[in-house]
Amino acid sequence: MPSKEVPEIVIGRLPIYLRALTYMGQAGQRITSSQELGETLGMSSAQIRKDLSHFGEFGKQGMGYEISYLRDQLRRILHLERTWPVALVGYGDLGHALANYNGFVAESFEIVAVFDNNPDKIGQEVAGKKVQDSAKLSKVVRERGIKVAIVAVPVAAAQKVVDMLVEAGVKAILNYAPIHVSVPAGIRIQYIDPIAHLQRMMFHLE
Amino acid sequence: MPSKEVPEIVIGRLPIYLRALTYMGQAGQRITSSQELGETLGMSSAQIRKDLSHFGEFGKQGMGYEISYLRDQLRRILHLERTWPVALVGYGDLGHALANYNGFVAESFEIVAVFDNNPDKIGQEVAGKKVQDSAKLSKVVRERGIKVAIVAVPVAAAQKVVDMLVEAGVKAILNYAPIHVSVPAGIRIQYIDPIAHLQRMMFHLE
DNA sequence: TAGATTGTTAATCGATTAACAATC
DNA sequence: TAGATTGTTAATCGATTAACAATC
Repeated sequence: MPSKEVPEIVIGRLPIYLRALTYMGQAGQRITSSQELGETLGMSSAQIRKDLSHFGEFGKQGMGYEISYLRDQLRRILHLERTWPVALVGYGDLGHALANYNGFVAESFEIVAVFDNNPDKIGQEVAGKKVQDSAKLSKVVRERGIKVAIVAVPVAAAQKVVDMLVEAGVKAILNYAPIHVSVPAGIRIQYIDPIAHLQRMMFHLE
Repeated sequence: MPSKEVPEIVIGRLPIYLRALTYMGQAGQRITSSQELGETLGMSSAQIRKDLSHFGEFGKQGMGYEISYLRDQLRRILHLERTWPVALVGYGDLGHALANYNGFVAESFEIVAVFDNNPDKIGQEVAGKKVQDSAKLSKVVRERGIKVAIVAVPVAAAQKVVDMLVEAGVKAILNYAPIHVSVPAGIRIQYIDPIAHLQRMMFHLE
């Protein structure tokens, strides 16, 4: 039965389950089980059943889960039945790669605005969008009601950009700048930190 | 005092501490405390002291930590006193951005070889390196003794590429392909999954 | 029905926090 | 010395796992 307080760590695994179900569905499969999902994802079946139990009962004893149904439910739970417009701030190499990435839409996101403060970059076109002056960030984000942003600016600019985004109404930020930024309560932030991932693995190497 | 079994979650935080110390040092600061570090990083001072205590005693009561000393110790613990040569597999937009990123060296990594299987890309030059045919991956990785790799290929190719890398002697893999790949015991793998990070935040949005 | 797998409970395991003696 | 902060212990908190009754 659904409970009030779902642990963040559980919510963080739902997109992983969703993706595995999508792949299975694309392969023409109709039914799966917690055991099969666990093997596919390298985790225990008990954990998958426990995680799902926070949100409802989606399977049938003896049968497992209907893939399309469970997938629909996870998309509903995660609010992925709509497409979220996203602002991208920072048009360096990384920003360029993100702006060109055409896999966002299938995952419920679409970069609708790109910002940079470098005059050489402002006005450049990427994937049908013109890079805009960061000075217009607040106005554009507010007018379009954008709630989600990706930050791909240098460390020195990250906190200021995040402050501007929050001020303009953004509620969820994906931050690629390798620094901790402060956000008010109620604003979500996630970090992408490949260097930290590489470095932690070196602990185990000679 | 150092213990034998350091939790993975603790090891994962060391690069975060290291980076904060680097920034403090660059700003000319000489001493810090667990409290200041905690405020900088949005975590408790107790956790920082507890984490560090797995590896030794690095501070002085009443004084705190000497930044350059603690930084050196963390670099030693994480095996970051050397530069690790890295193989990059996949030269799409993301691979291009990674190959051009010039921040790796300061963090103890250097991309020394880039691979792709697309004839149009093979031979292109990037940051002083030629993109090589993936068919040469095993040979090059083995000959150069490369132990670290970054995988930025499509989902359909990821498991095969990882298998090749492991076979060629790679021990640590940073995987950008949005799929779980299996590796033998003793091989480290970390995932970079921006979509999953975005999606999990949408749970909290309307 | 017989077999299989869920949803859930209770036990186990592990991580974080609070508190403080030690000590610089 | 007096004040400050570490390193560590014990308590608390939270997550994972194992087991199984329920049931498709």
